Amino acid sequence: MATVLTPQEQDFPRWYQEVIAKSQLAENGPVRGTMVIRPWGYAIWERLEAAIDERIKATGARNAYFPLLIPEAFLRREAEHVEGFSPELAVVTHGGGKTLEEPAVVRPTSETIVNSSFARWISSYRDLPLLINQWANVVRWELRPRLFLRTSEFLWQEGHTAHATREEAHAYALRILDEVYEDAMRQELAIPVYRGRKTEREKFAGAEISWSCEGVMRDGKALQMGTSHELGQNFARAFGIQFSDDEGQLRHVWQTSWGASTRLLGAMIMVHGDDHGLRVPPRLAPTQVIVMTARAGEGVTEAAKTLADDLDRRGIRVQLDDRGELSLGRRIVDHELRGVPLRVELGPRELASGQAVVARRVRGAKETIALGALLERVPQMFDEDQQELLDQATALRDRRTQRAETLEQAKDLAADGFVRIAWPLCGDRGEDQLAKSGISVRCLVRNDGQPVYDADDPGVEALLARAY
RNA sequence: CGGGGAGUGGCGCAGUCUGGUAGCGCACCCGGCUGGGGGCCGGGCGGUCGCAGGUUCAAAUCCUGUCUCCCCGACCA
Repeated sequence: MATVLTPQEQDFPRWYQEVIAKSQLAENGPVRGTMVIRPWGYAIWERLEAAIDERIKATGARNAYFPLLIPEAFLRREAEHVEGFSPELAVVTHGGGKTLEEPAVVRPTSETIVNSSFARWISSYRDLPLLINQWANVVRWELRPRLFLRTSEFLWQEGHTAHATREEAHAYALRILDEVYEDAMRQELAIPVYRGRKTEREKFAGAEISWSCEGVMRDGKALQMGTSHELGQNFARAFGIQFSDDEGQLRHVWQTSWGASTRLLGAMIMVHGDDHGLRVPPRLAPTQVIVMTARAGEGVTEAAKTLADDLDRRGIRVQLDDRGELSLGRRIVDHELRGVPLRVELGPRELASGQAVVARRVRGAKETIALGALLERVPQMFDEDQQELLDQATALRDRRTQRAETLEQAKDLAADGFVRIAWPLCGDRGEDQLAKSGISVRCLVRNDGQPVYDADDPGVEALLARAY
């Protein structure tokens, strides 16, 4: 078969756009930088969203919803925060046919509006910890948008919490990073990530410490896939969030905030996509099995229906494709492009032999399986292929991660992917220098796997890469 | 804002240098054949060539102005 899509590295952005368009995941919106997520893309997101939501709730957090519009003055209360976001704010100046007395900004993130509520909700140590999450869209006027990866409006979950102590806030921020983000990315998206600490230069505007999960894309570039911030008492002071502790002392709360977005779908495309389009991990696939008829008649359609029903009864997400008006080749390509994990082909030959051809999208291979064994075999194949995707992505990450002994060497190696280098060999000055070549410090890690508390500690390494 | 490039049917493009009936592929519609990996044949719908002005018998093409979009960088989940 002719190759339709070639993820050659120089063509990677183009390939990426094409996969999204051809698999009907999403398209550009009418306002520059906005995005329409089409049903197939959204169905994948819904499953990922549910997986993340479940993990968030397991930490004790509850969902709530806050306003889209924020008084401009709220943003100004935290100096570093407003400085970080000002350039990318969308501002509403008119309402009800009149000029507004005070402009409202469309939320770029909700720390300020959430904390204005927190200030009223919290008065005692008995109100803590307060763990809130919201699923919402936010707007940041991006200069260089790209579908899923960086759009001016995006859909995400943002968590906001308040704690009695710095230690508790710290532990919670890391818990989110590990038990929610890293776990969902590994188990559901089948993408292994580096977890680490952001440098001062890269951290969230308004945070004391930012932690992140960094993914390695097929072309070696980095994608920040989730972040968790320790806000210290910055917002607590700005919004007057105080509580009486168990000794009657009035104290400011310690806070965290954390988020992950539909950008994760971009990661799925850029990590798992291949020559033939998308490969969706079985756990996330809206349709896990497509049952296809080859040549109608002779009881083929009936047999295909029966098989689809049997799979459905086993809780497998299955669809029947018995469209007679399209050629078989066309139909196959459709499902391949969309990344449906398994394709069962059923025709007169199969019926006669009591076997079915099963094509596995992840492996790009076909197998012949006895019809009687199919119901048992399909769930096993899901597990195998989910694991296979993770294995491939892990191999990709490791292959794309090199070690450098000097900053010069690091600069060269970063053309191909991630580079580990001892932090003292880089440092703030090295970071500034690398930035001129389009290379950034994605995060700081320790060679013993522990979180980085002090960048100057021995054994701290920087992970460098070009980033999306 | 700096550096490149492009505006021509729904989408992707050729035609511009050298002015002379606006074309091709895909998609769509009709008819027929055909399903085991983007199938074939025939017919058809659809475009004031980004906009404004100029030169000319004649402008997609030449000249002037203008607008928009895209790519590389800066900003960034």
